[in-house]
Amino acid sequence: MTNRISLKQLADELNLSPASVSRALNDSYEISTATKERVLALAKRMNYEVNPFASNLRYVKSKTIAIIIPEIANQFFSQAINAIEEVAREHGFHVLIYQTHEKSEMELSFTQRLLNGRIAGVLISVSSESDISEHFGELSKKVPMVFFDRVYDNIETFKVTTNDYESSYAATQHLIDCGCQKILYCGGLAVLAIGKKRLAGYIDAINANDLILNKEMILTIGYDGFKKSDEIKSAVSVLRPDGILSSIEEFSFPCYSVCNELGLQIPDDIKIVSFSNSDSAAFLNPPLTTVTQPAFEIGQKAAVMLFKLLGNKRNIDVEYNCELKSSLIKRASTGY
Amino acid sequence: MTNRISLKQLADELNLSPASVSRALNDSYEISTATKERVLALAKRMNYEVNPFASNLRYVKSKTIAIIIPEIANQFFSQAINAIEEVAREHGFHVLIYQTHEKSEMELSFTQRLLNGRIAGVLISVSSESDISEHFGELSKKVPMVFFDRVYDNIETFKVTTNDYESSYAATQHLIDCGCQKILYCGGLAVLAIGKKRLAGYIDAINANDLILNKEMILTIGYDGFKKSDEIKSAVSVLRPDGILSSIEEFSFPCYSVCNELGLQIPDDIKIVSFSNSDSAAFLNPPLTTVTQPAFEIGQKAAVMLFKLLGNKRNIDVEYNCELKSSLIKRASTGY
DNA sequence: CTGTTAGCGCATTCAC
DNA sequence: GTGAATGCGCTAACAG
Repeated sequence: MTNRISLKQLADELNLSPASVSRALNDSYEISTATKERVLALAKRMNYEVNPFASNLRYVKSKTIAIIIPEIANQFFSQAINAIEEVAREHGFHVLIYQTHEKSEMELSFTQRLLNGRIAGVLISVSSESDISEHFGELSKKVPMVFFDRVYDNIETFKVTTNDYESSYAATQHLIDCGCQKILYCGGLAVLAIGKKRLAGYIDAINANDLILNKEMILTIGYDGFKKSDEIKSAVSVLRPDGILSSIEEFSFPCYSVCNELGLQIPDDIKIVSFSNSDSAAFLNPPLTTVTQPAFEIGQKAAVMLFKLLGNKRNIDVEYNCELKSSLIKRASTGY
Repeated sequence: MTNRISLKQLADELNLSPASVSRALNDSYEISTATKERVLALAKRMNYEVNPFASNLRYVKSKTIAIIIPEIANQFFSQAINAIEEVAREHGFHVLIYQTHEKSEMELSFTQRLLNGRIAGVLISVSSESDISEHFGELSKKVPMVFFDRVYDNIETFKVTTNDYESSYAATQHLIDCGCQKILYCGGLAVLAIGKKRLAGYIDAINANDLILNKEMILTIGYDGFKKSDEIKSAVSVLRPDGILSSIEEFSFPCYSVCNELGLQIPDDIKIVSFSNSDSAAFLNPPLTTVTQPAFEIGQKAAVMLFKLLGNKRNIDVEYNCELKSSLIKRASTGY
C-alpha cells in the first residue's frame, strides 16, 4: 500500500548517515547549511514524509491534540472546534475529535484510550449528566489538559469559561427592566459550574429586585431532549410567566414555538431572552434578545493556553483561569 | 510525564514472555484460555494500554481516519462529522479533522501530510475554489478514500453525493408552479460537479417550462463571502426577479435580508427557495421552502463505505457511487 | 560538522 | 503453548 521512502533511503542517496539526515530535517544547529539544503531538496523531490509512528516511538511527543466535547453538531462547539483546528494547524499539530453525547461513560472510555501517549494534550468540555471527575484527575497528571466552557469546579486544571453568572444576571435584569414580574427560568441541570452560575445569576437578580422567587419557575431539564418542549409547554401554560430566560441555546426555539402554540404574543404577552451562540434567534419573528457566547474566542483561547502548556516544561507563567465575556445583544426592533 | 507500563512489564509480572503477552492481548488462537484470562485481568488491573506508535510501526495500520472538509462550523459539515465520528467509534477508530477553508493549497498540504501512513483512510469533501485533483489521484492510490458531497468528477474514487440535479430542478419547478417567471439563481461557482448539477437543474427546469433563460439571472458567487450580500442586492434591485433559488445554505439569510432591505414582500413580491441543511430557514418570517440535504446520512454512508474498504483487501463488492436524496420541504403556512 | 551505536515497544517469525 | 530473536524507522548519546 503505502510505498513510502525512509530516512535511510534518503541517506544512501546522499551518501550521508541516517542520523545526519534526521538532524538536517529537524533543522539541527550542528549541521552545515550546505548539507541541510541538499537534504531538504532531495526530501522534497522524493516527497519524503517522516513516519510519525517511528518518530513518536523514539521521541515520545506526538504532535497531536484531542478535543473531547458533548456534541459536534452544535453551534457553539462547532465554532470552538473551528478555532482549535486553526490554532493547532499553525503549530503543525493534528486534531483528534471525540464526542461524548453527554455520557460520562463515553468520557471515561475516551480518556482511558488517550492515556496511552497518543496525545500531546487535551481540550475538554465535559458532559453535564454527572460530575464524576476522578478520571480527569488521573489524566491531567499525565497529559496537559485545558477545560473550556463546561468545567468541573472541584478539579485543578486550566479553564476557559465565560462570565455566566454576570450574563445570566444581566439577562434577568433586562427582562425585569422591560416590565417582567414572573420570569420562567428554563435551563439545564445545575450539576456543573456553568449551570449553577447561570441559575445563581437568575436567582440573585430576582431577589435584588424584590420580586418573588418561585421555585416552580425554575425549570431544569436534562439532555435527553425529547421532553423539553412538553415540560416547557406545561410550565408556561400552568404558571403563565410574562418572561422567559432560556439559559441554553437548544431551548431557544422550543420556548418560542411553545409560546406560539399557546397563542401568546411576543413581546406583548411574554418576553423571551435566550442564551444563544448563533444568530438564529435574531431571525425569529420577532427577534429575541440573546446572550451570545464568544464560541470561537473560547476555543481559540483554550487552544492557545494548551500550546503554552506544551511549550513550557513546568507550566510557568500560564494563566490558570480565564473568563471571557458574553454579550447581551438586544433586538431594538422589538422594543425589548 | 506519561508514566505508562509496557507489555514487557506485564510479562515480567506474569512470568511470561512479552511475545506471549502480546499474543494473549491480541486474542491469538495459540494461547491457552487460562493464560489469556490471567493476562487480560492484569492488563485491566494495571490499566495497560498498547502504545499505538510501537504497534503501528510494526503493524502499519493505524486505526485512525481523517476528515478533510472546507469548514467545520457549518450546519452540513458539523452534522456529517457527527455521523462519521459515531461510525468510527463503533469500529474503535480515531478521527482526525482538518479544514481547508476552501483553499486548494490547504488541501494539498493536508494530503501531503497524510501520505506518511498516519492514516488508515480518508473522507473528503473538496474545496470548491478550483478543481486541481492530481494530489488526490496520488493519495487515493496509497490510502482508501471516500469523497462526499463535494466531489471531483474526473477522479476515480468512491463517492457519496446527493441528487443535486433533481432537487435543483424540483425546487425551480416549485417556484414556477407558484407563479414565478423570473427566477434568480443564486449559487456557488460551478467548478465542481455539485455546482454544475445544481445549475443544470435550474436551467433545464427553466427551459422545460418555456421560460426565458436569462444569463444575467445566474449568479455564481465565490466563497470569499464578504461581497455576497452586495452581489445579491444589486442583482435583485436591477433584475427584479419574482423568485430566488438559493443553491447554497449560506446564501439563504442574505437573500432573505436583501429582500427585506429592498422592501420586497415575501411571498407576494418575491418567493425564495433555498438549499439548507438546518431548519433555520423555517424560522424566518415567513418560513422559506427548503431543499434539505441529509447531512448526517451522507456522513454516515461515507464512513460506512470507508470501513468496508478498510475491511476488504481488494475493494470487492463495495458500491462505487452512492446518491442519497434531498427533500423539498414546503412551508405550507406561507402558501408557497 | 558528521558517523556509529543503541533502543523506543511491539508483533512476528522461527524454534522448541 | 510458549520463549528467543529480529526489525519496523527514527532520534539521541556518544564519538571523532
